[in-house]
Amino acid sequence: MKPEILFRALSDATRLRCLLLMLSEESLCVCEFVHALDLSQPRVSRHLGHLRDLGIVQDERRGQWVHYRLHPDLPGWAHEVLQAVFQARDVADLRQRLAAMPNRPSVSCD
Amino acid sequence: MKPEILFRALSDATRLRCLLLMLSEESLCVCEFVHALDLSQPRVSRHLGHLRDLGIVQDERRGQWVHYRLHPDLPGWAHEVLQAVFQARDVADLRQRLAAMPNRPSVSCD
DNA sequence: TCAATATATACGGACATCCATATATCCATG
DNA sequence: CATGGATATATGGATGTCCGTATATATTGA
Repeated sequence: MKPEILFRALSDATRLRCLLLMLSEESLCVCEFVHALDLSQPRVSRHLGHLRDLGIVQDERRGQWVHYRLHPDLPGWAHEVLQAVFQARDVADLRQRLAAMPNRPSVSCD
Repeated sequence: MKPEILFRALSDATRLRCLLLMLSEESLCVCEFVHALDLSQPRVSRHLGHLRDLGIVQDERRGQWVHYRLHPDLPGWAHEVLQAVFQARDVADLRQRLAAMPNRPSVSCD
């Protein structure tokens, strides 16, 4: 994973918010991202797929749902980068909208 | 400084190498970047100007030369991001080419 | 003031990125 | 196997990014 590649991935607000949410919530399915970020489903799916293709996140199908999480093999420096921005950027609003989502698939699955 | 903005700046190899060099060498003039990175002068100048416009670096004219350094007001999380990537990316080659530059302006100025 | 050096900017083309919309695929369940 | 919900992909247009080349500006010193 070259640094430029990670940074380009983080340079888009949609992808950055997805990653911060994964940092905060471990694993989420697409419809939860859609709800928390308040964006269209194709837009979220495209960005998550992009992050998967780059090896930054990992996807896992659970029946109807596809869950995304940070890739377990992410190098240490990449984790440090994410942790650093996690301090700078408030994610309370994302977590709040996520918590307010009715019938969250992750809740029953976990 | 929004995180997306910093990350977009870091997503270009030319700018990233400039910043890593500044992290390593404190302050350098444009011709030293040109020599160390082995790139054209307009290309280096354009990218340094870009970093200046974003508030990531600071420039200072010293006679004929313009020196660039990391901006002293750079927020802590941005420093942490730079430090994290500093570990991941080898800068020995950059420092080596810089040291091999004949008649370095910075050396006599400092 | 003129020449030389250092740096910045302008221009145009090639290419990448992002989006909304529409549609396709996958899976559970009746 | 038909339906509906969840997810993925395709398409086309608007915009952004990056580059090389050429040229402009600034500074120094003769």
